[in-house]
Amino acid sequence: MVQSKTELFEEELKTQAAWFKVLAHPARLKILQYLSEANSCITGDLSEELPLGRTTVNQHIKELKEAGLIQGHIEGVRTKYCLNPEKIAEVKAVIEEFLSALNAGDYECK
Amino acid sequence: MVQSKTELFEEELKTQAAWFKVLAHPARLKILQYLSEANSCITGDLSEELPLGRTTVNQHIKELKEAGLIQGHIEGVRTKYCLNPEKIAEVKAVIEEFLSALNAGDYECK
DNA sequence: GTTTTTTGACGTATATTTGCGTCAAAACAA
DNA sequence: TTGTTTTGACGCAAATATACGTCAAAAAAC
Repeated sequence: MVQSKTELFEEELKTQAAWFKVLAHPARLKILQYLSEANSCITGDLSEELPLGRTTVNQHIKELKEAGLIQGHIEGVRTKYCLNPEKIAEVKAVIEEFLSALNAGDYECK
Repeated sequence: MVQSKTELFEEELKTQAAWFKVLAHPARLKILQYLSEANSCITGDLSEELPLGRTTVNQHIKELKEAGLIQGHIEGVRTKYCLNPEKIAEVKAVIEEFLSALNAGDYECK
């Protein structure tokens, strides 16, 4: 009886919430930040950059990949990770849209 | 052995991730949206607006309250819910900051 | 060929979140 | 006083997320 009920909400809300969820863990933010700061594709063990084991970091990378935010290109034994500019733009747009609709300034709350 | 390791990350990342997490459920987005659209304080059963039971909705309201995004003023038997403009502004600022730092446009990814 | 390096897939244990039922307190009406 | 309405607190069960160990596949080094 504790079935997920998120599917009962409007599509837009679900999409927005899903994006927020992808970003709701410091490890994933860190990975995105790192790739962004590197300003290029990265080869090698991302897990050395964060306080987590390799497997766990891979798990987070996988989530980011599934969300489309990063891409991985196999390069021999290694994999090159890159941000996906289109999806980054998309996530920015979706979140901006939600935030700009949030208006809390025009009434007295007492 | 599966202790939370989020505390091992930098403060800023933790703060950002925590805000994303608050917004990572459609019910909470809906509540915020509803209060925002009403453009005033709301009395009465919010749960009629969403496809969840009263207790569950209260749970989400509680989380939003603990995050500071909404305030509740007791008004006799009822409670008036309002957005908290300062916190809304804060969350917007924190998220904007993260997003604007995310730069994926300047390199070739092949 | 064999070995090494790197990564993903899989399984597992614990932690946290989600959803709700039940109960109790508070304010009001009768 | 005795109900009635509204809400928060508490606790439970199921679902999901976190963190990681182990193993296997693929490419390169030997």
